[in-house]
Amino acid sequence: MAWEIQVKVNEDLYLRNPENSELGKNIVNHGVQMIDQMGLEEFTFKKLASRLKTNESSIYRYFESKHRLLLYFFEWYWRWMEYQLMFNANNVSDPIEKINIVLRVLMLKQDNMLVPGELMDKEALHRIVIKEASKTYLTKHVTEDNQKQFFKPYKDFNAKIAAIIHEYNPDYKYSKSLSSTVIEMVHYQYFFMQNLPSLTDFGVSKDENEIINFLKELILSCKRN
Amino acid sequence: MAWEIQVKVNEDLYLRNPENSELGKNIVNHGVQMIDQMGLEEFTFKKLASRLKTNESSIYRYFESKHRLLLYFFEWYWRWMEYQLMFNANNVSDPIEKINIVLRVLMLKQDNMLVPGELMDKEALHRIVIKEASKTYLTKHVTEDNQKQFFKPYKDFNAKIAAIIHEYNPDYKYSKSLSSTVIEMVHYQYFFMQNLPSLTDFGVSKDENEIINFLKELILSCKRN
DNA sequence: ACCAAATCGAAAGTATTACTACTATATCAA
DNA sequence: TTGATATAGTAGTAATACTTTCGATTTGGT
Repeated sequence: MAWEIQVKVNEDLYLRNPENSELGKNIVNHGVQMIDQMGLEEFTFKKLASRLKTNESSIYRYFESKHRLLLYFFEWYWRWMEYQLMFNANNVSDPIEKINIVLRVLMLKQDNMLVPGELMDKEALHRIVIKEASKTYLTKHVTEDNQKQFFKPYKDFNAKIAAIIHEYNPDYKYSKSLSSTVIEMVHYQYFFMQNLPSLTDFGVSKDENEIINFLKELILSCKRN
Repeated sequence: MAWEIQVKVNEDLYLRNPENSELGKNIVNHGVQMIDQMGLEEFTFKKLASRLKTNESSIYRYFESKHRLLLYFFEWYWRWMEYQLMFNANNVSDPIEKINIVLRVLMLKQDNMLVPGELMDKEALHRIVIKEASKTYLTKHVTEDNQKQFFKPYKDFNAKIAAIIHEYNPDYKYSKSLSSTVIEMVHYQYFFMQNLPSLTDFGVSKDENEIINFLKELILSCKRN
């Protein structure tokens, strides 16, 4: 490829930019894989270091804490989502069609999403966001992290969806809340489907696209009720 | 009072029933207060012990881990919620009125909710559930905990709401998913409102009842769209 | 009133986590 | 050759999440 998408992440999240060195790239790559495989609580820098055949302290030179590494992934994910949305919704003017695109993007159902040989494993990242993302903000120090703008990509993406909802129905009063509801529910319904199935109407064997339909109806019905 | 509501919690959650002793009651009481004040991650059995002027090991005789204590609160909360719903919806037959009641109960807006002198501080518990509940199931061992029935009260409550939605519109295909969406969103919108306000249409100063209205519309609009 | 069992408190110990600090080496470009 | 940058290694700290042991006290039944 002659071009590449560069996802820009808040510089305050890292001590040294992981994009600029082999070790850094490995930390990010294998970090995603390991958190996906073993879950956030089991994952430690020590284990990551031993997998990379290096030392704990080397990793701390890139990220000052596990939490910051998670925030890095979280930022990266939403910036990348924003790009996907922008790219796929380009030249589309019909709000309903835009809503379709939003949902497909959120469910990782876009064709061009998996570029072979690319740095970040998007499917693993998606699973991490589903399972671990809320832990980035359900903390004592949300306000602090928010002031440092760590949630900006997430909020920006939210604002984009809210704008599309507003476009679809300018009279609707709760476009921001509906937007955050839909975004969170893409993840929650997916998680419930796999782990607490009695909380959903979707089965793993059934088509996941049913989730899209459920959420689509939720959005579309904000008009005339 | 000549009567009292007894909330029954899964016996596998504790080693010794905390209801049966002073120390046990104190663990539960002060546990709620402390988690509410300092957040789950800061909270430790050591700190709780020192507050109760006792020893860490004494607490471990009641709950084998912090996680189990959290699950205890979580179970207790949803069993109590179920009771509140049953009590308040008694003799009500109109599904729309039932939906109103569900939302008021979920938002802790029932009059009879705060009984002075009662063991459990419901407002603190409510805040804990908003902020920490998802941590009970967003773990490596969800499946295991689920098999041990630790999420049963939560799932039962969900099923009740789903049944009411079904009653309101028997043709709707996603009553379970809509139910879990609404329950989670009561908490999320509340949390966002207080901590990441750009993700909602509600301000702290404004009436929280707007959340009820948003969710009510969400449910009611599942008919005819 | 007495004995056994239940309960509690205190102390100490373990493995692991989430770091920090300090030092040493390898690479490469001016 | 110098020096900046990247990486590596060792050691150490404070705290967490427990477990174990042991002795003292309380309690409940006969």
